[in-house]
Amino acid sequence: MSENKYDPKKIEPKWQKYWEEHPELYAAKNDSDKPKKYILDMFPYPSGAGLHVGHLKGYIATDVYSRLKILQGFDILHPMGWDAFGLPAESYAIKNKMHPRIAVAENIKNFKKQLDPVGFTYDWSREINTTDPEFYKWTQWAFLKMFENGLAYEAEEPVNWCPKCKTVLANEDLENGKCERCGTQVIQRRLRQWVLRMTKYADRLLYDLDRKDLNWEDLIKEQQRNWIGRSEGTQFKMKIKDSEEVIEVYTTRLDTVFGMTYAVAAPEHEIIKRLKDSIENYKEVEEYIAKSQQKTELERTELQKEKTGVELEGVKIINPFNGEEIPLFVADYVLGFYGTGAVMAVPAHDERDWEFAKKYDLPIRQSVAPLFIGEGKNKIREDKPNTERKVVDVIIKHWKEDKYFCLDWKFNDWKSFVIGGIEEGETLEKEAIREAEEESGYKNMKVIGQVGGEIRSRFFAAHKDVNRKDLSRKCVFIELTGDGYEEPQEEHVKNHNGIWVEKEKVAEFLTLAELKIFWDIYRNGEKAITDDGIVINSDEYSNLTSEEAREKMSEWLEKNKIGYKKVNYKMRDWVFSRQRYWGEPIPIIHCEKCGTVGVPESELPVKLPEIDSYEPTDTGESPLAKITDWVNTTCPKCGGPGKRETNTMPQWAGSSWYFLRYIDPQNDVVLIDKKKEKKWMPVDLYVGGAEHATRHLLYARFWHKFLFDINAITTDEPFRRLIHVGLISAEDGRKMSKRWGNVVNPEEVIEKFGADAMRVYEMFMGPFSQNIAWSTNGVTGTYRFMEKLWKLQKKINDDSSKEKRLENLIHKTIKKVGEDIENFKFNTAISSLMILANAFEKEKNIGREYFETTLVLLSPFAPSISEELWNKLGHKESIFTEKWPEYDEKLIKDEEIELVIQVNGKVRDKIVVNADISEEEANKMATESAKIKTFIGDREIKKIIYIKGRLISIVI
RNA sequence: GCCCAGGUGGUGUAAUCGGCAGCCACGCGAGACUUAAAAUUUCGUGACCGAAAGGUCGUGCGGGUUCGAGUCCCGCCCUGGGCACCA
Repeated sequence: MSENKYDPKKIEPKWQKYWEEHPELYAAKNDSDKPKKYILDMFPYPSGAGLHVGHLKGYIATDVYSRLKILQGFDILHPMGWDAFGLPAESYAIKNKMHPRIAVAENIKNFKKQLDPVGFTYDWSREINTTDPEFYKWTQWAFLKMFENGLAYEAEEPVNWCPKCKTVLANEDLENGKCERCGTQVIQRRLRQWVLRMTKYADRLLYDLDRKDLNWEDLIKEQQRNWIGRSEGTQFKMKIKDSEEVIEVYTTRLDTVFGMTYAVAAPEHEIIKRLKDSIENYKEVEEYIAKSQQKTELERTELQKEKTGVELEGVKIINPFNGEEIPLFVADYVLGFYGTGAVMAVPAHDERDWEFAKKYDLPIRQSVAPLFIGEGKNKIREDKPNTERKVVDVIIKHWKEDKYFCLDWKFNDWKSFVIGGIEEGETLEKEAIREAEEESGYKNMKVIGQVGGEIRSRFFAAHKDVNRKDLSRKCVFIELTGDGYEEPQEEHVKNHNGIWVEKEKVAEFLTLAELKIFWDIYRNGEKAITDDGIVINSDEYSNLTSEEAREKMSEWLEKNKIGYKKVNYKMRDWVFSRQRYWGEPIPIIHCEKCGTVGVPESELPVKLPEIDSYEPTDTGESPLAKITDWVNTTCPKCGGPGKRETNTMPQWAGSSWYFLRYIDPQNDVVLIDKKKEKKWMPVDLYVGGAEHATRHLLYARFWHKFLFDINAITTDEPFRRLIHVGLISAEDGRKMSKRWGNVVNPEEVIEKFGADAMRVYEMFMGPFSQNIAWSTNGVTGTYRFMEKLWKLQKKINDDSSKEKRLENLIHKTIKKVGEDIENFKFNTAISSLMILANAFEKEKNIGREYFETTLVLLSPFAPSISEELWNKLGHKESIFTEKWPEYDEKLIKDEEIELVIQVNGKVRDKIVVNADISEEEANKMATESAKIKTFIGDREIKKIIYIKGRLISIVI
């Protein structure tokens, strides 16, 4: 065997050419009975900037996985394509004064040039491009089907308009109210739009996330759940005094309805106009509305400063539960598009209402008391009687120092303020003073005021041998005005000791959570209580839990036909039209006689017309509108004149279903042949960036479920397993960007270190899903690893006998690499291969068989060097025709193990023993160790803990 | 503010079930080779004390459970990501 230097530049192009000429190694086979794996990358948008090393990380991972699956005997589908419609392509084309189609073609060519030298297994015979009419024909077809099924509709509503991109944007396209692409503040414009009724699928999109066969990271699932934002609540009507009008509100906290002290309507709420005649300050109200509509999204949300609003004077709302008359406000902290656009305001239990009520000095009324349930010794006991009781907790401040009088209880672990029972007919203040004097012995007390509202406690009171269910407690703050003192009577102090505690130590001292709350209110002021608890001050609903009260109250509303339970979502329907040229034309014809008519299927695709100027307009009209030849057509229904829809689809249309087309890319009869779909779907592994968690992945699931519903496909969830790729930042820690001049291009890395070293480095740099900075030194390390492997070939010796140690290590490595790739723990897989190589390096001779196994284990990560060395060992066939090795469980087990001996939890000695040593034997050896003996001395051994195969812990 | 993820040497990181913290690399230091440098190679490399043997401390901070905690529980601090007036 020749011993030339490792030269990736020589071997890598050679093997890439070989793979290109032997597509049978990796190309997807439709007719085979082998098990399949559909391994998918999020396809790129071919930008003019090209790829940097960060873009490749996900592609390398799927390639490693695909190569493993090939070796394990699977048929794989691992395709690649281009998501080429949309704003960036169009902007790039405008800037470079070329047609977007040409720009896209050039960029794709460049991308392929960058991808080729990395050595991927892509099946290019299935390449797709979303801007290809043969592809977007089926995007349009799906839209038509949605239109026919009432899922695509026209709406004229205020929508997000980006003044710079000159188009409408979906909610999903915003970042803090700004256009995610150009950072421009969007404005609200009322425009006719096509919208997809995605909310109809909200529940399915939510609940199918919990399906057991959906192996997605929790991170992504959680983001989708939050985005969908399902909430269960109640919608009910309230009468308006001296009027026929009613106002309808939505709430998830009906249990707090007795705490409602006013109501609020959003500025755009129609009731305001309807009540015009009864509103005494209508002019003021109108001005407020006008002002709030001028506010940009920035002022409304980002600054989120003070709440503002105006009372509708002369209007009174009637709370149906207690007949109370309350004022109505218009305020822009209530959103017009969510729920009913109006809310009941309960300042005591809602932070926003609290803030508003404080500002406008509106009453705040508590109707739910937080509930604290005792644990441990304080836990309710079934065998003891339940008693109710009212108490006052008294915060007593020292007359001179900044100290507070507290109690340390003898019966249990309580540390508290003075706590006293309230007798019927007594006032809170009087009781507070009486109890405080009796239990502390101090005189000269002055009540400053009540602290907070009511709290409930449920616990077992050991000193009285009864359950408190529930105890109602309030808190009073008292200051001593002098040092007058008289020894308290025994009966009042027998259960506890009184202590003066410094102000800063009080929070730490208290053991009862409810008293910590009072203390927090005393120090930091009162806030809204937003947790569930026990309903109070609410007539017949008092003393129910929040949950029970919500149930009973909505029953009552339903019985009286003024309300019902309702589910709402944060997610809104998908605004689906863009006023730009470079997108799929929406296949609709507008006819004066027949209205909105779908283009017949036989006329699909509706091709984008060739035009000279595709620059966007300010008017909200698509540039297509100017192409009268194209716009004017005949109505397919009546044959009369019709006009084509000139809006185009958003960038996310094609990517919502592209993965289906790879399976059947040439089919011109149906979107996908179901037989082929059954063979390949669902996608077994989908890898891409987390930035698509709520947009692409939600759209794709929605689109897929729709295609399933119309029986176009047989699966209703597209992606079985989803893994997100962590970003690679530049060496300086910043994002890789032309602007910072810190972009690392794959060409440069390959030129210097070769593709194998780059691939191995990207997989080795850290946990796959974690964001990590690029390190050129790191690539040096993996390059040295390649060199090390290359040099090892000198040591291959056909005659060398099987080394026991190596055999054990090889089998451990087989197990580890296979399992780690399966779990996307590439970094530790490579680490174990390095350990193996280091072990080989110490050997004089390496058995040929061992080395061959190692090459197969390495080949998914570093395919070129593996093929080359494999070939040099005399193999005529590609290494990827090999079988992935199997490990032998018996050979993994060590014969001898090292047992750790601990004394009182500290490692004191280690012994090497036979792996199947018995507990008695091990313990004996441990206690007889000379070292251990010196640590034990003449102390008594209390306990010996033996953990098989690991350690012996001696307690003395 | 809410939700999620994370915090381990100089750096990237590793550590089934609670069981020897720091695997594998990078970097750094010293030596070998060399006229010299690079490359290569050998050894060392968490901190502190010690000549060494060895010992003490150590996984963001403070408590707790346990024979034993990076890992579990409670309370905080910090970083990254997502959502953000959704009633």
